Amino acid sequence: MRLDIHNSDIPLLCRACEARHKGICGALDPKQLQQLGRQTGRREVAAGTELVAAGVQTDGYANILSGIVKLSKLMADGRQQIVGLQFAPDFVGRPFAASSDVSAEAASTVRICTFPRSALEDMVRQSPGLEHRLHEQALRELDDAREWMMTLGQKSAAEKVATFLLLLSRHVDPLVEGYSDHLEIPLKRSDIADFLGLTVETVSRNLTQLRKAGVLTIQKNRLVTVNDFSLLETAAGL
Amino acid sequence: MRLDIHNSDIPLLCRACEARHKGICGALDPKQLQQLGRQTGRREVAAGTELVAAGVQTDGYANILSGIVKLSKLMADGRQQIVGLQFAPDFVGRPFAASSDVSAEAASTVRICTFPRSALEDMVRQSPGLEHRLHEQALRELDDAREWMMTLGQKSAAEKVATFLLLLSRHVDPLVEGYSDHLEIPLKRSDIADFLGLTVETVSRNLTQLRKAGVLTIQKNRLVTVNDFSLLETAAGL
DNA sequence: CGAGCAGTTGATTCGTATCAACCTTGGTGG
DNA sequence: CCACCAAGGTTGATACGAATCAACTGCTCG
Repeated sequence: MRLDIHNSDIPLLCRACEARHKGICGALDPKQLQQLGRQTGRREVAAGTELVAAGVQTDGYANILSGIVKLSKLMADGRQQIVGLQFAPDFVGRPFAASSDVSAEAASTVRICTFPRSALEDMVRQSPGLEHRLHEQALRELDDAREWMMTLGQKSAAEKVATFLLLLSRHVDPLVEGYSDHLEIPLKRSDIADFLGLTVETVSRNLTQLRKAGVLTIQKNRLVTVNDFSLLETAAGL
Repeated sequence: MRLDIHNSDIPLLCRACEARHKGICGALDPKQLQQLGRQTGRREVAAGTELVAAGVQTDGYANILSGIVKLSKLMADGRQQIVGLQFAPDFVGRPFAASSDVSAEAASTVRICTFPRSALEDMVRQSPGLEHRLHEQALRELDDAREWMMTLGQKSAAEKVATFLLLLSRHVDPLVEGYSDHLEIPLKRSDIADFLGLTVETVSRNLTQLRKAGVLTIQKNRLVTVNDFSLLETAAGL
C-alpha cells in the first residue's frame, strides 16, 4: 500500500501525534517533519513546572501533546492573572519575539514536544503554511482572550464560575464521551480564582451554590459532573 | 532621481499613507500596491459609525489612516465590554473568517482605506510577507488583550482609570509633542466605563480624584493634561 | 501521628453599583 | 439672540456583592 510507504517517511514520534494533523505540524510535509524531528525532544513535565518564564529569553518552543498549560501574568505586588489556558495540540511560545511578559506553567502533567527557536524559524521560511497555522492559533487565542475580557469585566461572580465550567467542558475533551459532562478540573481553587479575578472563597461558595441548585455534582474537589448544561448556561448569563 | 521614478509607480493614495510603511501595506511592492490600489476606496466616517457588525458577514477589510476605532462585544442582556482600541495604521477586520463576534465602531472621526475580502486574499497568496504583518498585528493585539485582562481582573477602580490614561498617552501620539502629556480622550465616560468594567459614576469620581491629587488637569471633559506621569504610574499600580 | 496544604463555611468590612439630583454644554428653533 | 432641551458629566446617599479575616475539615505525605 502506497500510504504505508509514504507514511514510513514520517518520523515515528510524529505518527501518533495530534499536533501532526490539527496542530502546526499539519502544515509540514514528510521531509520537513523529518528535518524537524531530528531537532525535537519529547518531555513529560509535572504539574507546576514552569515552561516559559515571563520576561526571560527562551531558546525554544513546544507543542502540547497532552495536558493543560496555564498562561499567567504577574504584577509587581504579587497579584496574578491567568490570561489563558492551552490544550493539545496548541503551540507554546511567542513566535518572532525573544521573550514575552506571559509565563507558561504546566497545570497538570503535560507531555510536550520541544524544538529550538531556529528550527521553527527555518521551517517558517520554507513553508508559508506554517506561519498561517501559527497565525490562526493567534487569532483563536485573541478571540478567547476577548471573550474572557467580557467575563472579567461584566459578569458577576456566579456567572464567572459557571462560564469557567462551560469553558472547561468545551475544551477538556475526555477520551470516552462526545460532550464532556464529566469534568476533571485541572486547576486548584486558587488558580480558578486567579483566572476569574475572584478570591478562593468566592469561587468555593459559588461552586457549592451550583451544587445545591442541582446543576453540578461534586464527587471530589477536582472531580465534577455537570447535570444540567442548560441550567449552567443560564447561570453563565447566556 | 531614481527614487522619484520608482516612487511614481506607487499609487497616489498610498504615498502619504502611514499604513504604507508601518502597516500591512509595507509588505507589498509597488506593483502590488497598484493592483490593490485599483480596488481600494478611502472613506471618512463620523464618530459612532459601525464599521464591522458582530456576527455579520463582511465583504471587506480596512486600514485605519487616522482616528480611533473601538472593538466591543455585547451580551444578550445589553451589557457591553470594549475589548480593544485600534489606531492608525492598524488593520480592521478578521482575516480568514467570514465574521466575528466583535463589532468595530468609529470612536472619533476616522479615515479608512477599504478593500474587498478577495483583494486581501489574493495578496496574501502572492506575498507571504503580508500574512506575516497580519500575524504580528494579531500577536500585538493578543498582548494588549492579556494586559487588559490583568487590569480587568486584578486592579481597583482607581488603578483601572490610571491605567487607561497611560494606555491613551502611549497610543494617541499627537502631532506636536514627542510624548503625549496632552490628551484628547476619544471616548465618552460611558465608553471608558465599558472598557474598564466600571460604571460612569465610578470613572468620573476617580478622574476627579486624580485631578484633586494634582496628577491631572482637566481642561474640558475630554481634554486632559497629565501633570505627573510617575504619579500616574504609581496610581496605575506600576 | 502530626504537619501542611487544599478546600469550605461563617462573620464582618469595604469598594463599587445603584439610585437620584444636579450641573454643563452644544445645538435648535421660535 | 436667547430659551429650551437633550445628552454628557459630576456629586451625594444608600445598598449590595465580593473581599477579608477567621475558624474549621479533610487529605496527603513524611
